[in-house]
Amino acid sequence: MPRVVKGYRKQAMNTIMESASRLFFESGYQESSMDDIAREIGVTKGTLYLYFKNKEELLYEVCKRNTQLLEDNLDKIISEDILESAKSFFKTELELPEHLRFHWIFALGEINKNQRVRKILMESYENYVKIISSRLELLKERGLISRDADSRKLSLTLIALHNGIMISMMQGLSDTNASEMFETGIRSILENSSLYKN
Amino acid sequence: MPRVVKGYRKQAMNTIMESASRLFFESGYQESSMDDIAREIGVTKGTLYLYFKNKEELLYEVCKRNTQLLEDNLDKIISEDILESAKSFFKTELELPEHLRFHWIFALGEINKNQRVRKILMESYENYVKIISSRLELLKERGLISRDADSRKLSLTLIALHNGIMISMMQGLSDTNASEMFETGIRSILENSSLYKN
Amino acid sequence: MPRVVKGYRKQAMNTIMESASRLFFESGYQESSMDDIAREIGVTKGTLYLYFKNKEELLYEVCKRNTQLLEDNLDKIISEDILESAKSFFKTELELPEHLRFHWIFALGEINKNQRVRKILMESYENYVKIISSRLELLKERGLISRDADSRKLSLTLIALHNGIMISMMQGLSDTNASEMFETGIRSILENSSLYKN
Amino acid sequence: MPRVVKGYRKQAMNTIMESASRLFFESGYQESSMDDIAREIGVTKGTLYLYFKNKEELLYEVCKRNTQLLEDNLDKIISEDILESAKSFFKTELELPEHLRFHWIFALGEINKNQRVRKILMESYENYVKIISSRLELLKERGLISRDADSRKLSLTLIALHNGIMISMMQGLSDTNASEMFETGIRSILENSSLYKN
DNA sequence: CATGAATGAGACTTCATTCAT
DNA sequence: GATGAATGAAGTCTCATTCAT
Repeated sequence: MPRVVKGYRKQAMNTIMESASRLFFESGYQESSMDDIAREIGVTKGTLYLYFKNKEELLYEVCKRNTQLLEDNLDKIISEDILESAKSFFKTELELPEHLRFHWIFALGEINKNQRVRKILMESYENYVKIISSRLELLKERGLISRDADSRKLSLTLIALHNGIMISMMQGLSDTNASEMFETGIRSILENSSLYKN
Repeated sequence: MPRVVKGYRKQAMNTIMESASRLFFESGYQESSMDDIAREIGVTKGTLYLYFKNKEELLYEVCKRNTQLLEDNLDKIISEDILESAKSFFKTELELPEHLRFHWIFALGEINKNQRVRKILMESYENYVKIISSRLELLKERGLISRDADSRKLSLTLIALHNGIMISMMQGLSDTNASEMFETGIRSILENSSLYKN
Repeated sequence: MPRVVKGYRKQAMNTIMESASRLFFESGYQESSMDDIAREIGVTKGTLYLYFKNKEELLYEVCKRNTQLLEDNLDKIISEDILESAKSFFKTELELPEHLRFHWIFALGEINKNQRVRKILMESYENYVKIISSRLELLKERGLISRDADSRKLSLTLIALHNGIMISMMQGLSDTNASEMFETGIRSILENSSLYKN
Repeated sequence: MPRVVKGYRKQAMNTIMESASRLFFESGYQESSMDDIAREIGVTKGTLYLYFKNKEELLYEVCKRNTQLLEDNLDKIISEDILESAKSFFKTELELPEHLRFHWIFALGEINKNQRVRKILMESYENYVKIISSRLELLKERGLISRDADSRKLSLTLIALHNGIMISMMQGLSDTNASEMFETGIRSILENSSLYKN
C-alpha cells in the first residue's frame, strides 16, 4: 500500500473492509480471525487495529458499507417500465460478488447477536420499502396498477419474493431460473395488485 | 435426568438438542459454548460428550432433527383446498418456538462453513419442492390451476415467497401482516399460474 | 495436585496465590504473566482461570489474603510488656518470606491503579491503628505512658516508624540494624509520650 | 515545541520526563504507554525516540532526575536550628507535585525489576544519610545532642520516620497531621539521642 | 525534527476436548 | 452415567520499536 497518498487512510480502510466482508461471508464472522483478514491483504494483525478499534467495529463498518452499496444499487433504477427496471436491477445484482450480493443473509445471522448490526439491517429494510413504494405510487398514477392497492403491502411482498429467491440461490437455484422466477413473480403480484387492499 | 429408564438415552439426546438448538439460534453456533449448553440443562460439559462425539456432531444432529420437524409440519397438510392448507400450515408454523421456526435461517449461516449441514439443507429443499409439486399436480388434475403451468416452477416461487416472508418477520414484520401477505401472495401466484410455463 | 480431596479447591487456590504473591513481589504485577504464575506451580495457564476469573481478581485475592496474614501477625502480640511485644513482633516479621513481609510495599505500588486494592490497604491501615491504640490504652491505665498522650497519634507514629524501617530494609538495611532501630525508636517515642497530646 | 532554540534539546527532554514522571506515578510504568506519554505533550510516539533510546532509558532518566531534585531539596536546609530546618524541609516537600514528592515510593516498586533504578535509589539513600549525619555532627559539637549518640543511627531512624510518614500520607494521612507527627517524632528521637549509642 | 504506518512479540482469556475418579 | 480438573490451541488486543517520508 502506498503510504503518503491523500485519502490513503480511507483507501486502506476500504481494502480491509473488502477483505473482511469476503471472509465474513465465506467463513462466518467468528470463524474469520483478525489474523486471517490481515493475511489476506498482506499486512499483520496489528495493522488492522490502526484502522478499526476492534473486530466488532470492523463488522459494523462492513455491514454499514455493504448495506449502503446494495441500497445504491436499488436506487439507480430509473426506468419508467417497472418490469424492465426489475430485470435490470436483478441483472446488476447477479454481477456483484457473492459476499456483497448475499451480504444481508450473512448479516441476518448476526442480527440476534449484535444490536448495532440489527439496527442497520432494520433501517435498510425500511429504506427499501420506501424506495419501492414511491416507485409503485408512480405506477398507480399512471393506472398501471390498481388504484385500491396498498403500495406498502405490495412493496413488502415484492421484497419478500426477492429475498426468498436470493435464498434459493444460496441453496443452489441457477441464475437463469432465478431471473425467470423473479420476473414472473413480479408480474403475478402486480397483475393482481387489486388483491393488496389496505 | 432420570437414569435407568428405557429410552433414556434418546430422551437425553433430545433434551440436549433442544437446548442447543435454542442457544445456537439465539447466540450463534460459535458463540454458544458446550458449557452454556450443559448449564442450561443442569449437567456438566463432560456429560454432553457421552451423547455426542463433539460439538460439530451436535450441530449436525440438531440441524437434521429440526429440518425433519419442519418437513413433518409441511407433510401434514392434507386439505383439498390449497389456500386453506397454506393458511393452516402457516398458522402451525407461527406456533413453533422461534429457534425451530427460523431454524433454516440459522442453518443458512452455517451453510458455507459446514458441508454436512449444507447437504441436509439442500436435501430438505428438494423435499419441499417435491411435496409441494405433487400437491400442485392434484390441483392441475382438478383444473384449479392452468394445465400449462410448470408445477416445479410454481413450487419454487411459492417457497421463495414463504422464505422471504419469514425473513421479513425476523426483521420485524408482524404475525398478522405476515399471514396476510402469505395468503395474498399465494393467490397472486396461483391465479396467474399460466405465467409459469415450462 | 491431588484431585479428589476435601477442601481441594481451597488448597489449590492457596497454592496459586502463594505463587502469584511471590512473583508479583519479585517482578511486579504487570510483569508477571499468567503463564509465569502457572508454570511456577506446574500447571497450564487455563487452570488458573478455573480458580480466579481473571488476573485482577487474583491480584485482589492475593492482597486480601496477605493483608490478613500480616494483621494476624500483629494480633498475636499478647505480652504485657510492650517493648517485649514489639521485639517479638518484629522477629516474627523477619521470619516471613519477603513477598509477605513486604507485601504492603508492593501493594502500595498498585494503590493508584486499583480501587479495590486501595480499599483493602486503607482498611488494613485503620485496623492496625485500632489494634495498637487499644494496646496503648492498657499501658496508659497502668501508668506506663503519659495519661495526656493521644494513643491514636502515638499509634500513627509507631506505624510510620515501622514502615519506614521496612523500607530501609528494602534498600539494604540489615536485619540486625533494623531490629535495633525499631526497638530504640519505639523507646524514644514512648518515653516522650507526653509530647503526643491531643 | 519550538525547534531552533539553543538548549532546545535539553528542554524537550525535560518536558518529556515531566510528563512521563507524572504518568508513571499515576498509572505505573508498565501501564503508561509511550503513546500516552507522547499524547500528553502533544507529539507522536516516534518523537520520544529522538530523545530517549527506549522506554527503560526514559524510566532511568526520570528516576535520576527526580532523585536529584529531592536531594537538592534536602541539601538546601541550612538553618542552625535542626527542628526549624526539619519543619521547613517538610513544608517544601508538601508543595511538590505528588509524582515528585512520592517519587521514591514509585521507584521502590521498580527496585526489584531494574538494577539501574535500584542503584540510583541506593546511592540516593546513602547520600541522604551522609547529608543528615553531617548536620547532626554539628549539633553534637554544639552539645545539642548527646555526645555518645551515633549520628549514623540517628540519621537512619530519622529517615525511616520521614519515609514512614510519607507512606501514611499516601494512605490518607492529612498534611496537618503529617507535619505534626514529623515534628514531634523528630523531637522524641533527638531528645533521647543518648539511646542511639554505637 | 517530526510523523505515523507497520510490525511482531507477547499478554489475557476462552473453550472444545480428555480423562481419572 | 456423571463430574470437574486440566489442557493447549487459538483468538483478540496492546504496545515498544523501527523506518520511510
